[in-house]
Amino acid sequence: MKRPTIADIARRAGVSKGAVSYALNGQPGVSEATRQRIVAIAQEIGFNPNSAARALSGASARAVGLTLARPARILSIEPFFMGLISGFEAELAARSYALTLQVVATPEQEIEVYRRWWGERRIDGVIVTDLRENDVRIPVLQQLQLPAVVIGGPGDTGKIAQVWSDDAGAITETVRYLVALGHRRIARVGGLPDLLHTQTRTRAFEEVCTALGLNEAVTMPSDYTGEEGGRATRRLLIGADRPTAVIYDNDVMAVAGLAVAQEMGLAVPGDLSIVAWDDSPLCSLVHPPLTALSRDIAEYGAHAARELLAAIDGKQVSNVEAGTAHLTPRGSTAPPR
Amino acid sequence: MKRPTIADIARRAGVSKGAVSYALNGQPGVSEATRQRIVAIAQEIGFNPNSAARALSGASARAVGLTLARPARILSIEPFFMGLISGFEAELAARSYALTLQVVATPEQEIEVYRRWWGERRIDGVIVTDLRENDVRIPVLQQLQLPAVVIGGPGDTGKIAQVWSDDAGAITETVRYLVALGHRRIARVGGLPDLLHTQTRTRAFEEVCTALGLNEAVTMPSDYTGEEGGRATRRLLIGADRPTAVIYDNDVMAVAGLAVAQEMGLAVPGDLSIVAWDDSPLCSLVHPPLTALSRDIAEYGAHAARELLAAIDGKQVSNVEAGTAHLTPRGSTAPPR
DNA sequence: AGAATTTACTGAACCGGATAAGTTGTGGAG
DNA sequence: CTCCACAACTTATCCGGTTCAGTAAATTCT
Repeated sequence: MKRPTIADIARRAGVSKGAVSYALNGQPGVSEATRQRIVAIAQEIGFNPNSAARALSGASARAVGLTLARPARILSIEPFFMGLISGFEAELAARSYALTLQVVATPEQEIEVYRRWWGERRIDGVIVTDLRENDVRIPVLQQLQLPAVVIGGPGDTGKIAQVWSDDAGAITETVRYLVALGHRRIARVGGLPDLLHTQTRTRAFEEVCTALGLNEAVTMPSDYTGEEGGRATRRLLIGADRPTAVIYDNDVMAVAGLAVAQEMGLAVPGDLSIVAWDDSPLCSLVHPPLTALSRDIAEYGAHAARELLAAIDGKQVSNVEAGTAHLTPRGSTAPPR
Repeated sequence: MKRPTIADIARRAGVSKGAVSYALNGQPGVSEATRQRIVAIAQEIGFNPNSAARALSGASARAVGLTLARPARILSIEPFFMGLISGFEAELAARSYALTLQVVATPEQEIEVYRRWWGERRIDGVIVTDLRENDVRIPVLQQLQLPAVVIGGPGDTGKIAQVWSDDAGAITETVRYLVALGHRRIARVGGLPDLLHTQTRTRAFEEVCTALGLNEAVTMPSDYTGEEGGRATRRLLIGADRPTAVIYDNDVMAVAGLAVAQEMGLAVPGDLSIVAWDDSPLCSLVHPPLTALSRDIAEYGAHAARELLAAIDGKQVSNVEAGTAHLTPRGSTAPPR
């Protein structure tokens, strides 16, 4: 099926290509009557501007990129990314930007994808997740002058905009809550240790534990998978001084931890309190429902998308804090026996 | 940063633009020596062909589209789509096709997205999920002559290729297994009732129950969410003749069902056996781990991607059956007390 | 009324590749 | 030694938009 072009519209309206372009883009240079006639014809024949032609003549590609840097087996169950994607979409669709996705295995591969996308002019900007210390992606983005927004900080990203949430505050609130319930031995199962926000959380966890006079602040490193989360939980629970409360860096590990506790005959929350970071429907699904650090991930993503679009428009964007998690108590936390 | 074009390469190599194009695309018309020289220069300056220019001059957009037609709150937790995306990606990336994503609310909106994508020449083909009876999207795809592969059949899609799995066989196997364990009252919590594969499952469920002489084959319609799955379970379990086994159309509802059973003081699998359709890590995470109908969703997605790429290349593709689920028994099924 | 400005257009160049058609230079056949 | 075929290019055109430089007519200004 031949797709209509502005030349077709021009012919039917009896004007030149240029006039059609001005009319459809709301540019001055055509009379209101002509504009309406042209718009009507475009509507009638179902015209959509060829994005390639548009991108080629200097305009933007009207697309942004997102890489997913987790193994497939984690991606499929980790609710975070899908939440993020939903949030992006809401913003992007409203301004008719497309979202281009690519699953990558390593940061190096991710850099290659950025280079290619940018070289191909396929995208106008990218959303970068999982900021690390001395992240290798940052200098590349700066060198390419590729508009970007980084999620997962705060960290050192130079001029590149960031959207981050106050993880330190959230974990402090959580520990205080558990201590108020009477817990003295609180452990944590952390996310990937080289991610910057994991480090932020670990540091804040240690600080608040020290401040409250708890003698230890054990963080078991993990990788966000259920299996690892379960293993870490088992290691924590077989010790002599087993903790009475565990904070998990994501919901998947928390659910796995709950299963391990039940399997070991420990009552939740009687023998063990559990707190999950990131509240997904998963947390309310299990029994008992999990106390969680909720934040609106979709809104977080929408916020990042807005910042990115602003950066693409050349506006100077700054670091913004958005969507800090707050504690949602449910059935998995109680005073220790 | 100025991005290099073939004109830059041509200048440095002392040849014409045309020669560069032939050299980089493996076309005849340049000597092997020149070709290597040109390729080396392209490598050195980090050349990537402008996808817009390429798409504009008749070639394909080298991108395919996927719409996600579920509310954000389901998408975030439903492992199916992410698994599918991972599978697509593996195939698409290998042939350097990009994946463009859009979240939509209704089939009508989905059609609009298809029209726009195709009109804009943004994509070369689409992957269509959630086939319905008399699906309104099919005639539009045919009219647009937009290459497509449909997942979620089998159903009537005319010339459009399909990739489907033998759901009827899987559910038959499951019911036979439960009956062999001694169950006589088996219920099911189904997915969205207007999806074709839900109907296939429902029909097959009824048939096998009749064939095995079970007096009823109750299917509670649901919508794949944990809340609805939990509610449906509760309705099933408060009846006088409550079932001793329940089959769920996805893992999220199965986990919710497990929580409801535990909350009502029923032992799983002692008082109630549970089978989940689609085995995600979620099923192994909970306690007891859920018996599930496993299939390799990523491979299913990869298969669909291969078929779509074949369709885009103009090859005649037929309906293929792929990735039929098989029963993976775990701790949630046992003979009834 | 005539000049200056504005309005409403047209025509053409341009973006960066792909590709058909034309132009050399070389070697082999006759 | 000439003619022809073919390899190895170059040149020019096209894809479908955007945008700039013109241009004729209408309007405003003095």
